Amino acid sequence: MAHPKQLDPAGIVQTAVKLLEEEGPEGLSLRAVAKRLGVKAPSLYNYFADKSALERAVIAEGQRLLLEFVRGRARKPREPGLAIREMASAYVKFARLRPALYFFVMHHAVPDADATPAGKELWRLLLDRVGGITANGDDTSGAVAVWAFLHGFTVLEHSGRFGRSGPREGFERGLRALISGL
Amino acid sequence: MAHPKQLDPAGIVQTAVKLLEEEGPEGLSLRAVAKRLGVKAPSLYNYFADKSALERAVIAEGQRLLLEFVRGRARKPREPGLAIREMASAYVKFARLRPALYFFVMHHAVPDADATPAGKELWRLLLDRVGGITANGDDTSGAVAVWAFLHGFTVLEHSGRFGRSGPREGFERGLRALISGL
DNA sequence: GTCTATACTCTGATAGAC
DNA sequence: GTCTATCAGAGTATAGAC
Repeated sequence: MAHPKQLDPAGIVQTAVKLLEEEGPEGLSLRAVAKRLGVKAPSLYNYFADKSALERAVIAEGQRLLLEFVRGRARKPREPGLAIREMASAYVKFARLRPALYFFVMHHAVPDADATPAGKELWRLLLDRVGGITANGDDTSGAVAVWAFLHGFTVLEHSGRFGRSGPREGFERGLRALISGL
Repeated sequence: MAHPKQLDPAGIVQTAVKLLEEEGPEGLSLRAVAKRLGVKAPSLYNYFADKSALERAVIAEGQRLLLEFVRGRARKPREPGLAIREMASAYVKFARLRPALYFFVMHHAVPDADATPAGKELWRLLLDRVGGITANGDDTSGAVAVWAFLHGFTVLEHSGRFGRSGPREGFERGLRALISGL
């Protein structure tokens, strides 16, 4: 056989994610992805219409992994304050473990970005945990406030603007304030 | 005279900022900046060692403009809750008016990014407003919490993830919770 | 379905004439 | 101090052979 290499969309996405995390968003080129797969760049066009299609798939995969991670760590205890705390901790922890992937997801978010199943589920999970403390099962504005804080904290922490203890203490205080004040 | 065009660093930075805001961060190339100035790209190397030097200057200018804007809008009323509200409103308003510049500043932040005079002043202003409500003049963690919320909200709002009223209401609720809970 | 080959455009950066 | 000319490389994407 002439060209025994067999590709598939899932494998390409997985390779793209790995490349993204090792080389950063600038390093995510079709040439580089193809090279890792032992293939030439044009071959990828058999599976993705263009680069942005591959990027969208990477974003969807990132959301899926984030959801999986948060779900696995944030069981739902009886105490609502504890439940939202666990969710929040899991969220920022994922961003600490896989910053490149996390920021790729958040930066490339387009209007439909959360229309993926994982994106919707994440939002549902957030609404549930916020609802636990505000007794409102569909508390959009409360969820926005908490999500804003979690993402903003993640950005500041990742920017290296502070020493070690600075930002983490801010996390505790901000989260406590939101829980008691919402 | 052969080449009467006279450049200067400040004018180059100003042109770079304008280009950034009109074409986005991808459009910020040395060639494009030079073209707007009616000059060829190599000439810029007489004023900036390389592209990243120009980028740093753009970031510093962005911080300066942000500080100027926030200072102009956030006088310091007697009531501490009002004072921090005005600061917060001015912050997110700037990001709404000049999103490309704001995000360029925040995304390219490196450890020394806030070592510019404007960056330090912004931090001082934030500490002051937070100190007004927590009676702690050097409340680092409180300032981190508020900044995280403001930036995170800005990102979510700019991402277009929500309808019109959704995120703004979240701003009110989150800010109120932080003010009362910190 | 993968390949080679190529077209095209863009980038940052440098050398040397004027 | 600005220019022309050029380098060396990146990128996405397409055509057509096998």
